[in-house]
Amino acid sequence: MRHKKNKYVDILKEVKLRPTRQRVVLVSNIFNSGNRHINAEKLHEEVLFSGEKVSLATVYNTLNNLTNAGLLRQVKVNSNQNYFDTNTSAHHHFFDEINHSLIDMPHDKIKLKGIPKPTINKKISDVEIIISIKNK
Amino acid sequence: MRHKKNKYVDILKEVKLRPTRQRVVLVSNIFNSGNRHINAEKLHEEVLFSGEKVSLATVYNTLNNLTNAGLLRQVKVNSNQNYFDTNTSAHHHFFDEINHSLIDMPHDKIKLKGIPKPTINKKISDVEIIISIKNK
DNA sequence: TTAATAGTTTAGAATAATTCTAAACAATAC
DNA sequence: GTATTGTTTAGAATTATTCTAAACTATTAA
Repeated sequence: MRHKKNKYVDILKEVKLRPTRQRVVLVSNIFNSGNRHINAEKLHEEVLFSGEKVSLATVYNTLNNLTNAGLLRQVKVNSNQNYFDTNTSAHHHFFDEINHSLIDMPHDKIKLKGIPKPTINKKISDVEIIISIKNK
Repeated sequence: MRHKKNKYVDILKEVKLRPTRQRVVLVSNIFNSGNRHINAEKLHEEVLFSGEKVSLATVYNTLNNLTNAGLLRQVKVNSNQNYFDTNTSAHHHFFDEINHSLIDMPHDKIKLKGIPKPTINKKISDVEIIISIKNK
């Protein structure tokens, strides 16, 4: 039988995660529509809606797996839910406080100068600029 | 009987919160030792330790009251607990990912340029720069 | 001062996001 | 194919936080 090439299987293999049915379903859902900011609950709904059966625990596991593998990035905002961003390159966010949505901010336009050095035994692991917006 | 002047009672009155025993205890705890970053659980422990009886729900209520009144500011970092900052003036933070502590960053040294304008019907409500640090 | 009222506190229940557990299951290596 | 090892799952557990409604307390008006 002919093998169908699956881009998402390859993505998982690359980061040494077994391409199980559930992961392939989730990864294809996450990555097949450009850059997204998504949370576990929403992703779970989407996948169920598309007819696939995956438990919420697996959604959480997979989002964490993908984050650890560097395929996703967590964005912490003033919301009780965690957001995951498919765009892992350096950039910042607008956070819309009204409808709880994240919007990418072009990174190259923003100049951040004068960040003090952390103490000798520490190093910077992440720089986040989050600009919250609300209705006028 | 002579009235003892109480700075913390005045603070509460100023923002139109009734100076109840619990609030006075909490406010004095929060504000009597320079700038602090604190969370509900920790504050509750401190107060109990000092011999005062206040419920955790009241700690939460009071922290929220004070935040709404503009005496505290919430700082959202990549931690599951919420932090409240007694320094409400414009400034940013180092977030130590190892011991989950916040360190103020002097605001005047940092230059942030090129923030894009939000869409026409939105306005910026907050700008947060959070620099996460971890051990080398 | 006191009585009425309006706001506050509290314990405990409720909620919500997330993680844990351990048994069933599935992918991979041999 | 079979053994091994990793993964999924339902449901329980955990954690932070908010809610509820009854008891209580500060303030107001008399």
